[in-house]
Amino acid sequence: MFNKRIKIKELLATEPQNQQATVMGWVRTFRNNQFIALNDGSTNNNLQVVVELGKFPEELLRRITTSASLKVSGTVVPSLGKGQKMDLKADSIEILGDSDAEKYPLQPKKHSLEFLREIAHLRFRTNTFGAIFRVRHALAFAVHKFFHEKGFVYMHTPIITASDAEGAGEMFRVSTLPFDNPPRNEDGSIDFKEDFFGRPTNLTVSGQLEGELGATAFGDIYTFGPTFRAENSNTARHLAEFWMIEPEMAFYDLEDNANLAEEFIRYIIQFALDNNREDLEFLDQRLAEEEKQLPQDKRSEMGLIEKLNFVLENSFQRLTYTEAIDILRDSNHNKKKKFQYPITGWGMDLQSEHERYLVEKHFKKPVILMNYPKEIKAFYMRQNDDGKTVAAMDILAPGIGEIVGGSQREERQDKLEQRMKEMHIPAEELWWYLDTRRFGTVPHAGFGLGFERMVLFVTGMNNIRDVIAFPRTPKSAEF
RNA sequence: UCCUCCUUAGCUCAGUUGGUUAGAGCAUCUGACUGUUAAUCAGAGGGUCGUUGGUUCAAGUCCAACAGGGGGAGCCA
Repeated sequence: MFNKRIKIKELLATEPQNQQATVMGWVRTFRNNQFIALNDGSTNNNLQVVVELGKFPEELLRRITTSASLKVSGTVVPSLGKGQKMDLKADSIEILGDSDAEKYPLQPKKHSLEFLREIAHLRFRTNTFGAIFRVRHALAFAVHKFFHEKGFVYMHTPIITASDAEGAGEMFRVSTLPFDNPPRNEDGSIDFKEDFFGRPTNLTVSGQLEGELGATAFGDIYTFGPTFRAENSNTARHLAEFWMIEPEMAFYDLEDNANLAEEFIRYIIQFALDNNREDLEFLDQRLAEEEKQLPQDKRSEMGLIEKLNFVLENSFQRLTYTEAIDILRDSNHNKKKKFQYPITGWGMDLQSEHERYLVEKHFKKPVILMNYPKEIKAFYMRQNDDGKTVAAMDILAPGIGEIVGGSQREERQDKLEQRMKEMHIPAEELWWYLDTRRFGTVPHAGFGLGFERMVLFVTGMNNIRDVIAFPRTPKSAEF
């Protein structure tokens, strides 16, 4: 029977009054042969277990090493020391699992994030990663809570897809054919009719197209699942496997879409602030410490919690692509030729330095950019009446860049098919997608939010590999 | 994929214009202490200097290739 234990977070919230308690957890440090800092992952705050002199055999005490797992029963008393309000005076200590101190890589000191990435299987036992992953959980839970409360249907779109027509980047092939000697057609090409699904299949790059099928039946749906991109991207904000949230709403236009995205982002930030205050305060301090080492001009203007509150209290800046180009073109930054990629004019794709300028220098808050030139956006986005732009929407966050990409979808069958033809998207393969436009088509819209980018923003971390448990990146899938 | 920087003890790092037995703090081990807070004090062990090749009387130090990692860019969420 293990379930009689009390979680340390719960115990620390009580008043010490000589009550009995049983806790289980992992040793963070053992000081003075007398004080065990015990952590069970429920909070970053450790419980101080006091071992009275002479009460336990020497052989037992020697086994209380960093990260050994213990079951401790005893009396909860007010602490005589200054760092904590209560102690657990141990009556019994059971070693559940030993930990060889000479081999255990974590020490009670500051480790670099790069080193911890190499021991990703153990890094959850640090304060930083404890806080990050409890916040990540809170955000994931809040995603479901938000959509559930609005009457959205959580839809599980497929992980394996046959379509390679989505145009969202390189895909991972899914196959059971032998690599060394695949069956071949007479012309030498690989015969996928022999493959498991009888056709080429890939890991999904987006659940959007299937999501639209759900939206045109349930009204409002969302997906929240793993997404895969086989791009050779080596940056602090790209993963080969990441989690994406994709709501899709019937009877929504672009403005409704932007309103929902903004409300959604605020809601999940508020949820984390309400439910994970301690972890966010820890991350806030961590960030402040880290930034002390940076030169003045590289530091963020606000602390982490201050930044989150700012986002809650201030509406996102909305502007069109055309207005953004005008601002960038007229900026002193551009006139002094400080952009690496100069502003060549309307129609150009915005580089990340341009997005950062708008968000971090010009507006100093999240920005929603709308109505991009159709040439630089996907085939399914709704064409505006000007004949030049589509009803696209990107949300750019300070320090992160693009966190949301969405659009109103082209619901008019003729316009959609014409655009597919222009962009060489094979209509035959997407017959099922086009059926939504044939049978009771409706105006609809949706967006994709990169979950890890959201976690980056809320935790104040810099590298996306530190906010997912086991990051998959080019040349890296160790754990 | 491109640009750039880095790789010395378990971790973080120092190592002079190339020159004798490569150092520190923390961690680990041994002992002391016993109301500690990254405990403290004393002592000890721990290194094929990322790999391979080259230059040189002599390479941790210079050169080249490769591998791994960081930062930036592209692609995007």
